[in-house]
Amino acid sequence: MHDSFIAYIKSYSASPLGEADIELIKNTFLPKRFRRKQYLLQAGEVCKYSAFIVKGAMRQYSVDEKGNEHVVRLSIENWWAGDRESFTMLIPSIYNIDAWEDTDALLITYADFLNGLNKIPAISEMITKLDHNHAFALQKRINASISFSAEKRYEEFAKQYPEFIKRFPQHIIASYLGITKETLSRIRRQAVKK
Amino acid sequence: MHDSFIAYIKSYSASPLGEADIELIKNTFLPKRFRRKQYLLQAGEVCKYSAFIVKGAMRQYSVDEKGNEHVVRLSIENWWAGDRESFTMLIPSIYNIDAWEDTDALLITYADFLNGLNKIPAISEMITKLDHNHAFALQKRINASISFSAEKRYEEFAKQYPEFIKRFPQHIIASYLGITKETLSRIRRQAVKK
DNA sequence: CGATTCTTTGAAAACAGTCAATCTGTGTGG
DNA sequence: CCACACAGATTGACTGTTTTCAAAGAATCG
Repeated sequence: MHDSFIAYIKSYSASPLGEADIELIKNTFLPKRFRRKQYLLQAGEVCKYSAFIVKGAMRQYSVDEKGNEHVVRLSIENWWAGDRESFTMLIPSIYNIDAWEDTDALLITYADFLNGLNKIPAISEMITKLDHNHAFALQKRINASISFSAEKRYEEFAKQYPEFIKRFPQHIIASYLGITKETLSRIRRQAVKK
Repeated sequence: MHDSFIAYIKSYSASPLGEADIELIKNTFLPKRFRRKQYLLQAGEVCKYSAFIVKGAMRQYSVDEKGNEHVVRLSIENWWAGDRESFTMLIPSIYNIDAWEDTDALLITYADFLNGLNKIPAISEMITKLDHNHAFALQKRINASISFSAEKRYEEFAKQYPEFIKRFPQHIIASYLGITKETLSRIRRQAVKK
């Protein structure tokens, strides 16, 4: 279960990972299996764990006054799940995170991250890169949301994340893009015509 | 010119700042004055500098095929300006950044940041906090863009950033919110009625 | 003052959301 | 193996919102 995570760390870091480091990593990250629909986080709770997904798929979403769900993030193998603000500031989250598929994950608390893991050079190097990539991706999504049409947002998303299109149903993708499932259905019909 | 920046660093850090550190900071950050409309970055260029704004206001925007500008970020005193992806990866940017008001800024290159400044504990501590705050803010903005109405997005923005409302004209705010200036004008008229 | 920028307004067109119905595929239990 | 339930996808008719385009009215600045 930890092996794919060790490989993942190495892919993000030039620093060596010693045996002791690997032991520490294995002892600190808690393996947990989630069944479909099981929560990693429920709105109102503090996000105690950040989860590295070894296998499966999760979604993070908020729920508005009308009860509509709005998907803010999707994660599959070799991605992370967790509400970063709640996780690092220890404040209640407004988001829910649940398993869309049965999921194997590795969990870590912020305290464990700060106290032990962040002192491993390969880990802090990885985190720096992940933070950069995360910021880049969020910036791009914001730019897309204010400057692209719904149709173009879908096209770009499908091109950049084809695996997500396969793994999540259309109404989830629509929500992620900020449109209704009906609108996405019609956009796709138009696209087929061309 | 550097004094307000030193105070800013201290406000983000518990680590002490020695005389030598302050000297290094003063020698590394390049003070530069921008006239209104002057570019910090033009699309197609690499974003060579990240700018700490001592006084003034800047905006970051992309331009679409039709020539419409889409504002992705606004910055005033004690905020930063720069395209992070271009700055750290040294790749050409798709954004323009220009001074909306005459602006005094302190500029730094990514190489100078990595080589010297990041080794000052107060600086790296500050950067970590800024990165967190930046990620939180981007996440909130994405959630707002997919789950709030245009009216609510404007209200939240006005409540959270009243200074921005004062300093930037409505068509800039509208673009930032992802709506047209006409729509924002009508939203405001509705709001006055209530 | 004159020029420029910013804001507002109106009318029409384009776009997206809502609601309700139907269709499809999948999987479960009898 | 069939019947049924369930989740997902599609469609149509309607409603509501936002954009577009054009014009005119304020405000600001040199």
